[in-house]
Formats: sequence, C-alpha cells, structure tokens
Amino acid sequence: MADEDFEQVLRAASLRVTRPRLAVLAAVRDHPHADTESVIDAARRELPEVSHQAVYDSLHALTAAGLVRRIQPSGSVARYEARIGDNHHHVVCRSCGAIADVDCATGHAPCLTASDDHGFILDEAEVVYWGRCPACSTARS
Amino acid sequence: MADEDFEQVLRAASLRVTRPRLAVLAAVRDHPHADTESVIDAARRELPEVSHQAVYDSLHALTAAGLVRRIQPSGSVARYEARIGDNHHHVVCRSCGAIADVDCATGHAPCLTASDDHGFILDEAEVVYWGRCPACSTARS
DNA sequence: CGGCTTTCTTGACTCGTTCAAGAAAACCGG
DNA sequence: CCGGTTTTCTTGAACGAGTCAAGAAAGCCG
Repeated sequence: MADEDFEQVLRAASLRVTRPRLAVLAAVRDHPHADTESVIDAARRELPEVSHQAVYDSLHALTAAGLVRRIQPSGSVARYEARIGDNHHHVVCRSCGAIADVDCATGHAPCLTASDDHGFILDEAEVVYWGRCPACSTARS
Repeated sequence: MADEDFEQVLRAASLRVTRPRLAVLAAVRDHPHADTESVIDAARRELPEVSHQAVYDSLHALTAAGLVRRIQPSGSVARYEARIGDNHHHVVCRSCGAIADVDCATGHAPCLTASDDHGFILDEAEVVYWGRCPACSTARS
C-alpha cells in the first residue's frame, strides 16, 4: 500500500492528510503490535523531524477513527496494529511479552456473549490468551 | 471472614503474616475491582500509618501467591479482586470505567482455546466485554 | 530469647503519557 | 491561486502510577 492509498484512507475517515499521519499509518502497518516508542522510531525513518507529540496525536486520531486498533495487555504499554475490523484476538507471552494474532473463532463482533451482561450494552468481546511463547517455554525458567 | 482466617490464608501460601498484608487482603475483599489508591485508602482505615510502598509490595506478594487477582483493562490503572480460582471475566463500561463480574461460560481455565496458538503454551484466556453500563447508556452521550 | 531473613518506611526517581501555548500546515470558498 | 479559518504540529513542561534503594522494623525459627 502506497502513500496515495493511505491518503484516501484518511480522507474517507474525514481526517486531514498530514505527513505525520501518513508516516504513523505506515509505521503501524509495518510493525504490528509496536509500542508508541517503536512507532515514533519507525515514523522518523520516513519523517525524521516528527515530534513525539505529533505521533501521540496521530495515534489518537487514527484510533478514534477506527483506522488503527490500540491494545494494551496487562502490564504492557500501549501497542497498536493496523489489522482492524475483524475483531481478532491475541496470544501474549507472560515471560517476554511477545504478541501474536489469533483469528476470532466465531467470526464477528461481539464474538462472545456474556453469561450475564449486568444490563451493559456490549459491543465487543476482547480475548487475551496468556501463556509462554515457543522461545520462552523451551528456555529454562 | 475475620483476620484469623486471613492469617491462615497467608500461612497456607507460605507468606509471612504482617499487618499490611492482612489490611490489604481485607481491603481487596471488601472493594472488588478497586485500584491501588483505593486499596491504600481502605487499608489505612484499618492501619492508618501504612505506607503506599507496603501496599504495593503486599499487592505484589498476594498476586504472586494467587491470593488476589490483578486486572487492568486498557486505559485503566491496575485493579485488584479477591475472587480467584474461577477464571471469571469482566464487563467494562467504555464511558465510566465501571466493572462487573461475568461468570466464565465454560467453567474452567483455559475456558477458551485459541484457533491457532502459534506454538504458545497457553494457561489462561482472559475475556473483557466492552460496552456501556446501564447508567451511561441511558445518559445522553 | 537471639539471630537471620523478609518486609516496611521514607523519599527520590523513572517513564509513558498528557497538557499548554504559539507556530505551521491543511482545507475551503472565492 | 489566495486569504482566512480551523486543525495539527513543535516545543517544553508537567503529571501520575509505579519502581528503586537504603536503612529500620518486624516476623519467624530454633
């Protein structure tokens, strides 16, 4: 996907097209599950002088528009991914924090229904599978 | 449950019995889903001079021993609960952050299996249902 | 009770994130 | 293409949850 496509994506979401946003969108697409600092680094490869605040602002705008998804497993800083719209889930390594995608078993949101919703109006079921990644489970613990 | 019972609980977990730990255990039991600051406040009602660090240390020790569970929905600070061992889940209000318990539909951990575990050895599936609580869904948004 | 180990107090500090003010860039209508 | 308006970006300070560290206190065991 080239910058012109990202531009269309931004316009379709009624967002102004700015260089920081294009760089952030590309960074998130190219680095799934990257934390903010990694996104800043990646964005600066394309746009060296971009400020950290512009990246934070862009991530907020893109998240609010639904163009990127923010995830934050317990104990982790915020992470972002560009795979959206399929309500997929994640496996997270308790030891090293590695994250991988897991397809949603049932296909569409909310993919699970609560046994008792306590009167809440639910729109999403987020699943985090906790365990140990292959590298950490073979290493001595 | 009285302090003597908490004492037994701590001993059974091979933890030293200290007044901060007893106070924290009682605070978490009495205030499900409380954040650390609330736990500190509640513990200080019983033990006025306890330091914030002692509460942090106690929460870590109790969490590591499995006597309390730490949860942290995206965007929230750490919260603790004393209901353990049943791998139950939570509904969280996107608007006000209210949390309520939801029984695990299938009964025992891991209550879900991933469609593709990527070689991870999984031990828990954590589900967060996102939506709006009754108060927030009736209020004008 | 004495000694060893763990935990608690105190206070400084880190780090991810947010706030705020002014400068710059994007967009819209003409 | 241009000016005006609005949004976004830069810069730099600030915030807050949580952690670190050193010494004092308390718990535990024989």
